Amino acid sequence: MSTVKKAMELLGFFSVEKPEIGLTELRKLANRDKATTYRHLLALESAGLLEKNPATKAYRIGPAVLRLAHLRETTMPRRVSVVAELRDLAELTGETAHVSILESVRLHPLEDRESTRHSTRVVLDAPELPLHATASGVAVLAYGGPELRQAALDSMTKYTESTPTDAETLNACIAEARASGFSESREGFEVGVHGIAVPLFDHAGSVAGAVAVATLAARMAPELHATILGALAKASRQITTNWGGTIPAQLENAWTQTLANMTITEPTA
Amino acid sequence: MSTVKKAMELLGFFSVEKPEIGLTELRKLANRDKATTYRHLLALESAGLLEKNPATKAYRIGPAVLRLAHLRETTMPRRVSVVAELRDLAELTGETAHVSILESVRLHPLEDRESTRHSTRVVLDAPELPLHATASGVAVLAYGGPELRQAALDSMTKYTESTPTDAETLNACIAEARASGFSESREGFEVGVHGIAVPLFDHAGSVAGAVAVATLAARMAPELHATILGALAKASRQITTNWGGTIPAQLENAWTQTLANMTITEPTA
DNA sequence: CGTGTTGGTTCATTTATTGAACCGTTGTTT
DNA sequence: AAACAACGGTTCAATAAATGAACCAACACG
Repeated sequence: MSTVKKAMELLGFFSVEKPEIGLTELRKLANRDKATTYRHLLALESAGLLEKNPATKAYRIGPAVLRLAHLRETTMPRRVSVVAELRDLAELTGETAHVSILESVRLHPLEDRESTRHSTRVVLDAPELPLHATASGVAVLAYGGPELRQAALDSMTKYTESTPTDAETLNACIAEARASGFSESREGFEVGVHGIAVPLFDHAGSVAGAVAVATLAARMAPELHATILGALAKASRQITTNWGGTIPAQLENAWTQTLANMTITEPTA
Repeated sequence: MSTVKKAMELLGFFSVEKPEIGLTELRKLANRDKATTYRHLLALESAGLLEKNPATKAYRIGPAVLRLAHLRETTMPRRVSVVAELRDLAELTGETAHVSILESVRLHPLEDRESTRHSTRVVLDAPELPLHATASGVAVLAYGGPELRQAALDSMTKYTESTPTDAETLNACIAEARASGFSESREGFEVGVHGIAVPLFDHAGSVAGAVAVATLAARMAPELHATILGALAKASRQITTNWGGTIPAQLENAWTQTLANMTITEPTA
């Protein structure tokens, strides 16, 4: 492995829980020689990526990252860092894919991509996605705070016969989304449209939006369903890292479980 | 120079004006071999500090910096990244030093440090620093936008006999601050208090506040004045980098000029 | 006052880095 | 369409830089 890579691996050991790390501890974490680690630290410090707390002699993230992050934000806003993944998603599934973004307690469409594979496909035009009635909404509810859930309960418009309109059914949807890692809206927002969604996370570790695939309910079959789930998990991982976030371990586990179950039960079914 | 340093120097070439740089251009900028540069880029990319635009094959700042910046922000808020410099400043000058922070068009005290050298010293207790009447205020005005200047003009309370209360005198103060790099308030806010200030900048390159030294007007002498100016420039550089910003070249030039003039004229005076 | 732990340093050995020359692709010129 | 230039990327022998065992100094604790 290149020296540079080794040095930069050190950055990965810093976290909110462990914002300051001393030489010896870092050396152990990285499983490297002390002198080596020390020189890497000096290099990182000289670049401003790390800085040394003069009091404790421990190292912490340096000021240079603020400049770089600002640069990234102004140069690569969320919208543009999503189009490539959305294209792949639409390609892979052959259906309409879209990303929505959470602003306080409202979920707004950010970008979408209609697949060209079918002549009849879902077209999106809502300026806001209701939290209780859409797959994307339930996805963010499953990983959002109580204020989000309250907001959902406060405006449970009945769009179709299948829209959840009481707290109980909504909670069941959320629970299912938590357990499986995927949320589904079976014609809950628009008749004939079946949506599947997964949440997205930002650098602060909180839900920042959702990525979803919308298909015609009539077209939904086990095989397509499986394809979509796999592609969604992949897209969410990608977009989340683009946004500087990480997928919670719990969600990652849920995904691998449901995906594993599927590949087993499907052929026999 | 260590390989790691060389690799991380590459990050410095990215800016808002040049957010994407190709291999050949970067190689020229860094004045290094192409293969070397390429390997460094691969390493940086693998760490997520850079990413490659698949379309143009050029490199840009990667998503990893978002996580690191978030970590830095939550772990090292502005207030704590200022106390060490403030201590040095108070020590060096023997006077009261303070940092104020600009929030939209209001300047609020962030942290201060009273030197213990004198029994009589300036004590700060204002919840807000008027832009037109304080050295810190003029410092941010000199480098802020027009909306800041408008806000200053809108509330020109007369605190003392020396408070600038018309646009003309205020503009003269601002012009002088721009020219010299330092702003001074000779008893403009409180009688008997002489303040000297310099601006601070954030990661976005805009004025984020000011650092100032307040002394008793009676105590101000050429020698103390010189000490303060030198110490202030140093403190501003330090705090600004702590905040992920950089001192504008124009200001840096103004500083070196006034400081040079001083050391020449002073002994003869 | 010894003992353990920390950050930091040294220097012979080893190993990764380097760069001139190379390849393949793309887009432009004639 | 042939020739050309500019680009990203790759190779490999020569070399310069990374490595790590052992070391030092400072601090903390009983």
